[in-house]
Amino acid sequence: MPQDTPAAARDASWLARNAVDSLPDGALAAKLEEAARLGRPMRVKFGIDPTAPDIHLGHAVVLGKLREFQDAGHVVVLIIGDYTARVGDPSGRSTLRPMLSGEEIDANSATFQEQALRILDSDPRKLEVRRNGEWLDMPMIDLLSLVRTTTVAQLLEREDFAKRWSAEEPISILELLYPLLQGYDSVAVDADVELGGTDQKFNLLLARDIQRHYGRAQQAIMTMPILAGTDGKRKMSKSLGNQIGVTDPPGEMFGKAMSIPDEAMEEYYRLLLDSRSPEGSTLEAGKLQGSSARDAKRRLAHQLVAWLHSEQAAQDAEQEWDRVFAQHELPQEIADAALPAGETVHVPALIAEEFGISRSEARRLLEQGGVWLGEEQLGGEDQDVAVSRADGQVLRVGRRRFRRLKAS
RNA sequence: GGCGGGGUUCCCGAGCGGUCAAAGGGGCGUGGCUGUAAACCACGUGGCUCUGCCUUCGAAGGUUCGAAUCCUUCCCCCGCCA
Repeated sequence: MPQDTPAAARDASWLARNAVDSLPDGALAAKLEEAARLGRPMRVKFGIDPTAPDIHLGHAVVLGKLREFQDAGHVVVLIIGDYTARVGDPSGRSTLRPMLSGEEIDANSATFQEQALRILDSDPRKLEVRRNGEWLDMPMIDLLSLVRTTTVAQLLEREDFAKRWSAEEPISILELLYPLLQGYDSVAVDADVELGGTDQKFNLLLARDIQRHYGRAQQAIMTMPILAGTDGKRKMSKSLGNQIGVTDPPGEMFGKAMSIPDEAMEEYYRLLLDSRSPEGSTLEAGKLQGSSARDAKRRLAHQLVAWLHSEQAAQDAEQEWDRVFAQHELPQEIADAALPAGETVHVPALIAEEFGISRSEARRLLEQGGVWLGEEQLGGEDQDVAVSRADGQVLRVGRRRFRRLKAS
């Protein structure tokens, strides 16, 4: 191993902050030192699965870290797993992921790239986008030489495989193959470093073995923590409905950020804002109470919007949020809803129409006092309301759905 | 190939001939409290022209006055043995 220069060691420890693992010890510093010595940037690999195109803040943790590498002058190699997606990854649970068509994958990949570029630097000297179909669509003979790099016992070391093995649950060959294919990606793109979530640790490490078998330099690996969703408990994921998307509109992003539990704030600050917020890492969990906690969360929400949209958008979103949720005033902009012709409006029908819920659900909301007309709370008996009474009023359903009613 | 277990409403999961739109929990929603936090309380959570009607318990048939519950065939999942 080459001698670390102090500068490389310092850079390595800066880049590795917040990471769960940076392995092997000293490898990142050595890579940095080597890159500096050869006068070339490091190639930092990150693979994504184009089955679910929407990027949320959970992805943003790793993407933000990749951005730090870019800002330090290195190249991010973004690998779109188009080939692996086409096969269908059964990883983890019993449900097979659906196989996607070429068109879906293309569409998802495009969406993903566009969203990732909100965080990554798109400068072609700092970003390389590749598809693993470029090299994984290989002849059987090549696949066989890939699979001979690894034994079943090695694969069974992975925690989830080990668990399922001892519980006598099924493990498909395809699943076993995935780490190998992913590892081969590292060979194909000559990765110096690979990043991923902590759930990727095994795969990232296995890629090192595969690189060695192919006579390549072995990558350093770094794993980032998994961000909790807006419920503060389970990991952020679209299927759990607890995600904040990086392309969510400012108002929505602000609101969702305000709804996270206090305990999750510290983590959000640290993992998402730490390199761009002066107070980020100084926020101490558990120290905040009452209004100071609320204010800290406001700053969190503000900074997230400022990061992913703009400072102006953040100011607007905060102001609007204040209006509606702190001062309980009406939003600045309310969409119009045309009242049907006639003497009376059937309120459940109107709500169902405007907000895309069923009439039954609208009726329940009405009965439970979730519907207001102007200042007046409607009840179960107010199914039909005179048009003259509704015209010009603001209809509010629940806390956040508004329409200004206009007679037609 | 043989043997066995299983597919229930968003999820888990009870039901095993009528009293079942289907227990219980989770999640979610609404109201209260409040900081769109937590905790807590209440109510709700298939649809509709709503004291009733319609559709739902993997699919299709059948038995029955009546089926999520019984029978037949099919599809799918899981385990064991080979």
